[in-house]
Amino acid sequence: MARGKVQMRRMENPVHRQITFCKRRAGLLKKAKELSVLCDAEVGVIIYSTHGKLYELATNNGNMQGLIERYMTFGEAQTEVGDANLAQEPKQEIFMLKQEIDLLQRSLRYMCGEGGSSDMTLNELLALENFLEMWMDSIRTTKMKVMIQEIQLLKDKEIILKAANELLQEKIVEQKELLLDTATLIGFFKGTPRPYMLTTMNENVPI
Amino acid sequence: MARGKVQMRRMENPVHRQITFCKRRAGLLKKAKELSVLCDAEVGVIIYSTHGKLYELATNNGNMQGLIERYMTFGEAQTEVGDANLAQEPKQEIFMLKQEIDLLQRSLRYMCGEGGSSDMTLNELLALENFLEMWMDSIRTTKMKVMIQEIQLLKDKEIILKAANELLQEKIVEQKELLLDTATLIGFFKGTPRPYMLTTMNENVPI
DNA sequence: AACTATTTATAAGA
DNA sequence: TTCTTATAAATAGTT
Repeated sequence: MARGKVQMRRMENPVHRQITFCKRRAGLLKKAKELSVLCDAEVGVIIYSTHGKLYELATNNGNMQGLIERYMTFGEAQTEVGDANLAQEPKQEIFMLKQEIDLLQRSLRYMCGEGGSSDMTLNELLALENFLEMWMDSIRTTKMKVMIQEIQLLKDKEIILKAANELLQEKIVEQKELLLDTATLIGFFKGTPRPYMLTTMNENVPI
Repeated sequence: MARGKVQMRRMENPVHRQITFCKRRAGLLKKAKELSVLCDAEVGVIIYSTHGKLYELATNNGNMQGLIERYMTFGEAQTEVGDANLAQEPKQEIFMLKQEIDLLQRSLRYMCGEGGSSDMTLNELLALENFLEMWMDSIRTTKMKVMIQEIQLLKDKEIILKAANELLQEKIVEQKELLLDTATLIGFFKGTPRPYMLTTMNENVPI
């Protein structure tokens, strides 16, 4: 952009490349901030140099976490620019699972002592907190479902038992009448009815 | 950047703002791509417009997922830009509690009307969110207790109903025997036992 | 890191 | 939106 055009391909001279990286990185981050301020947008930029050094900008509060979360949650992509956009939904779950596993391993290491204090970065700790929350949520949801199921099961059981009770009572009444008839019949021959059951018949009916 | 400087603050005119957003968004994404190509860097840009529309660029293969994964795994390294980083030490609990109390007082005042909108700072709001979460926890606990109680109640009911059923069945057996005795007795005189009930007796016993 | 000659980005206007 | 254009910004090559 000055003193000579530049070809849009990887700069071969490593010194020039490094210098340009520094300059343009600063420029990009500046532009990102400006876009955010001027247009009231939320912008996140992540840059990894060739050698893996990270440079970042998140315009909300410097918390990239929130932005990433938003991105992951509401993947409602317009994707105006950018290269190929691979299928995102199925990959997301795999990614999440991998991340959880990694996080768990790190957390385990962290809790089992070993590295003493700050073995995990702030971001990792935030992610851990987030993960634990989601985990708790899922456990709670599952627990809730199980409990609701159990309650329904017990309610059903209650209904069945009540119905059974009614049936049994009907039978008792039936038998009672039959007994009464028979006793009366006997009465004709023996004059010895045994009606004592009739008075205790309804005492143990369920509530 | 032309035909007049622009102040580095949110543009008030919504039309201008929208136009500038389009232009600068394109510019930013272009710059990001250039940085990536020229300097062999990996760059990811996420932009949310005021109205929540997402625009993104990921220079590896358009897969933001991988970049985010890398970011989450090998967290912050340089963090050239970005605002405040809150203290995270597991410090004085007393201080936390005091702050919480103050927060609650402010929240209460806030909810009871009085002041208009931004009576609370962002940090206070974040802390409030945190507190609300704890609150939700206690609500969940209470809910859980209630559900456990209900389950216990239903279980008790079940036991009672089962006991009642047993009692009723015993009575039926009793009656059955009585009936049998009586029928046999009649049989002595009439030769007409009616044992059909004996076979259907146990069909409707509860589970 | 500083300095410029140029290129690039873009604000305002059409 | 898109194009045009005057001008502000960014930056490649140099010091």
